[in-house]
Amino acid sequence: MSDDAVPSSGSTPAEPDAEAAADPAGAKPPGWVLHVDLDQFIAAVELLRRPELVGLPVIVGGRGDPTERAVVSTASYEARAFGVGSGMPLKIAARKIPDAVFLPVDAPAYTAASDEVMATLRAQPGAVVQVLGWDEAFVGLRTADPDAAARGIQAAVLARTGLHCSVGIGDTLIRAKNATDFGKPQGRFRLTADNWLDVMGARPTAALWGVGAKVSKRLAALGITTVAELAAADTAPLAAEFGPKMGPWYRQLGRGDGSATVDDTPWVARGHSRETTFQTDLTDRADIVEAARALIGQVLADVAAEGRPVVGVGIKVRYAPFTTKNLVHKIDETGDEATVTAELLRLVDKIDADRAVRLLGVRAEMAMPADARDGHTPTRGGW
DNA sequence: TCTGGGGTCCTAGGACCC
DNA sequence: TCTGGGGTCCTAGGACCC
Repeated sequence: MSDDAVPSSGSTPAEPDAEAAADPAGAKPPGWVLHVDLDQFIAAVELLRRPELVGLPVIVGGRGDPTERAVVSTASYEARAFGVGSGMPLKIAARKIPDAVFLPVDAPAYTAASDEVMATLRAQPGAVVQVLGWDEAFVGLRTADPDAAARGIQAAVLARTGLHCSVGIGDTLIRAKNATDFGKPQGRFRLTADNWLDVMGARPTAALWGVGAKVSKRLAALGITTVAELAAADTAPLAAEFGPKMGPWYRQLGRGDGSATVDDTPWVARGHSRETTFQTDLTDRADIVEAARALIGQVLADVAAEGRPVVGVGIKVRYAPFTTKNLVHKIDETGDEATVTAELLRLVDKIDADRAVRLLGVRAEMAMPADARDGHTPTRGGW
């Protein structure tokens, strides 16, 4: 495998910037990747419609009740100053800031705000936009002055939506993504091959997008603790530890190398799922079956809206206190609600009868459209 | 101290086929 | 009686992201 290979799942847009490579130097402005990331997005949307809360510690999560089992979606900067952040249980957040303002998650409001932001980005001249989530996107541009382009984007987003964003500028997708953190809030930062190791080299591997606690620990066992060490590592031991794709991919992450092509192919969901955490753990079989039936009903409604057949069903169960299992299986005769439900109930039968269930998730996988199957569907790891 | 909900992708290992 | 390689498909589980 070559040095700049990336995981290629068949749908991975991993091409280098071939157009730029073929272009004689100076004939066109160089291509840049901008990573646009909204600042405290969910909290910011809430503050726009509740200006009286500006300046207060605001915590959005769950149903807004800090006595329930739920976690923080986003905390305002005032709340972050007290050590409250995304993923923290609301109960812990309430202990840290007893008089914080707790608000429920309002997904439709964030989707509407996000749509406005993405429309603003697409309206930028020459911009190719790849949406990564509610609050972030890559923007591909050809320009001699990427910083000016980034300022223009920040001003346009603020003018149209009232929301502030930070922009990472890079010569690859990976470098642009990593640059954003250094620009927060409301700023810009540029990472290229020239300054990548100066800026990132001494940081821990977990600072990289795609390297979490587990992988960074396994890397440390190989003697690799910093980004610079990962960039200089041999691929053989990495492949032996993480497999033929992920091993070399981690080294490439350490180098910041890879694709510079922003891909605006529309997103095609692989499936839909619903899950629920029970406020009180479930032990009764009938309760579990009933919960599964309710969840699959919601999932099938989501799937029906897309008009694509179900080709797989899955179930996720979290036992108290905290072990999670995933069960999946394929469905041959793609089909009706009765078939899917019957297959689901077969999986429910595999749930341990003698363990309390804290979370139940149900998933339906959908057939991919022919034009997205082997070709060009953006993937999360596609860079 | 208590751990959401919605996603994607990768790997290992077994079953099965030629 | 012992057991090749190559391949695909499926399940179970792990890891990570926003």
